[in-house]
Amino acid sequence: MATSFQKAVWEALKRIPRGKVTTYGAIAAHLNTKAVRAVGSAVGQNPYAPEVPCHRVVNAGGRLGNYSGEGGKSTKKRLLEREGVVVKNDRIMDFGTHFFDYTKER
DNA sequence: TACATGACTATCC
DNA sequence: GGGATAGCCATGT
Repeated sequence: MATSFQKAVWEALKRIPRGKVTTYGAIAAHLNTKAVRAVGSAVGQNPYAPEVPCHRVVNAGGRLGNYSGEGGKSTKKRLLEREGVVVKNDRIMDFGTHFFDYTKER
């Protein structure tokens, strides 16, 4: 079932524009919490696969981290590159450029 | 209510 | 640089 926390996480994900990525830590900070692990769980359980761009979420340092989808990280990597994000060796190139900062957004 | 688990992060060796 | 350990909060059993 969708808890209030999970909804908040998914809402945060939907704010990520195409071609941008964010981190679990950034989302946690945006939700005023440090539960980055809970955030990861929420993202992984999102029932709105195409609606919620879960593939735009990476872990600290711009590494892809995990991905519960077809092909796993491979698919995630391909989706990101298709949006203009360069991924190399499971890592985001020019992470700072593609990073979506919630504190700077609006 | 209590315990175990997890799409994580930071620190230590 | 890579592996192990601890801390963290929400969720599920």
